[in-house]
Amino acid sequence: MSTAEQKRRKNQLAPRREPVQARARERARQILDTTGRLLEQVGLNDLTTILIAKELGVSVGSVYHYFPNKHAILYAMGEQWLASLTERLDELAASELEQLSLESFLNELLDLWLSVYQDQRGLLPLVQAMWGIPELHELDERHDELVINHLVAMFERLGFVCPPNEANRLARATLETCHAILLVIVNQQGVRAQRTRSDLQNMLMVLLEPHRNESRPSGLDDVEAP
Amino acid sequence: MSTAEQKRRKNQLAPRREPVQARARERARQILDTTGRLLEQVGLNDLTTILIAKELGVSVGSVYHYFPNKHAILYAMGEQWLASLTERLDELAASELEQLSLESFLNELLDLWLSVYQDQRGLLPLVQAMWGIPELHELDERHDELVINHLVAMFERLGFVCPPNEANRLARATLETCHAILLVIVNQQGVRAQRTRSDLQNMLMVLLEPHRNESRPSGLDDVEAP
DNA sequence: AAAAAACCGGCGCATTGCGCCGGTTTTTTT
DNA sequence: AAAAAAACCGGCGCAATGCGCCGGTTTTTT
Repeated sequence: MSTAEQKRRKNQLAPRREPVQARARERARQILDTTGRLLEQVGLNDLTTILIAKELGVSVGSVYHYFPNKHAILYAMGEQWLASLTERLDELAASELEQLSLESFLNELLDLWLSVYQDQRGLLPLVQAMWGIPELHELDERHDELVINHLVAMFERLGFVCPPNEANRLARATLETCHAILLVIVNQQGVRAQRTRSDLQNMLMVLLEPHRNESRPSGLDDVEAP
Repeated sequence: MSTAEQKRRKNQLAPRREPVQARARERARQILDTTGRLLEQVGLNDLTTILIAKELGVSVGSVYHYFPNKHAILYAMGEQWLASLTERLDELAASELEQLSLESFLNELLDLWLSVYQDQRGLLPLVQAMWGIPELHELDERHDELVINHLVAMFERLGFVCPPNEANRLARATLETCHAILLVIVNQQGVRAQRTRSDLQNMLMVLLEPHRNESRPSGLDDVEAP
């Protein structure tokens, strides 16, 4: 039966084949580039494989050589974005966090985070895709988990005194706040952007400060599991 | 030509006809109720008109008596949600804000805001729809504008000293932070939810406090238009 | 030069839920 | 109570739509 086979193909997200030649590797990269550009221009809804091929100046067939379907392209974009975020977070984790004040830690964190948001073309539609397309949900969850785990680990190294679930809660709040406000900043310019960035940093200070070292927060108890 | 006619129908968002009989008005309400419930259960992607009809125990035809298409149903839901938010904000605006401390103002604001978020079934998929479905974008924009205008007006009455564009920037930051964190809170329970709510309030305090009365913020100048 | 990889683009086709329609039942009107 | 208006019913036609396969050609590698 062809139907089952098609379903399998459709739900397949892994690249069709690993490109071995240099030109091919380049093509795969170009496809992602073009997709990013198009996402910015036309948005998620009007993005089609034909459009990608036309824009890149190759045939549809070529595109399908590398990706089994459209979602796989978006998935790859998402993974790339996750990878760059991981890389930057690891960089930060490699530095001597223990020496840092909370303020300068947040400064570094926001710098790297913002740069990842700014460098990613078509970020907004991509986020939208990770929300809206079932096949990509997993990416969204991995993203959250990734960030939260990194944050929790860093919190500890910064001398936070709080039980695991509470740290987790803080990390989630940090994540969501940053995510929302960074998306705002990316669409602002000049002074406006700078002030919002500074506001974000202040808000995070207030969120996290009470959990550092001696200054005990009102409640010591841990919180329920998520 | 039937195609053009169909296109027209498809882009039509207004209810097909205003229900006059009591039973009919009830049906329209039921359809929205059911849609909300289904949004919660199956999400946006698997929501179909057939499913709505089946769940409600009426025929598809009946559904189409009231709404020209599926988007119109979601649009109506969105409007309902906007209406309840407007109502609550107007209530708050009717009270004597000038007397309130920033802290108690934020308390009231968050209370009402949270309750609107909690009462709306299937809020998350609805938000997703307002992002993802072009026909509903307008709703999203109206929502943002509505909240921002209310906030700016309230900021002024609370004695904020800042130029209009700056107030607008603050309102946007407030909106996005609340939106993100309220969505988190709605999915939390017990202590966890309470603490996050309190964190949100603290963050907003820090965001807004510097702009009140004498305590002048670092920069007085207005910021660029949005 | 032969083999392997990459490229090409037309087009068949499955899918899918939309929403129209003709007829029936219920409610309102007179 | 009868006629008119409104609401309800559910089968099914169908249009749109973009996916992605295929057979053959060109380029790169060995």
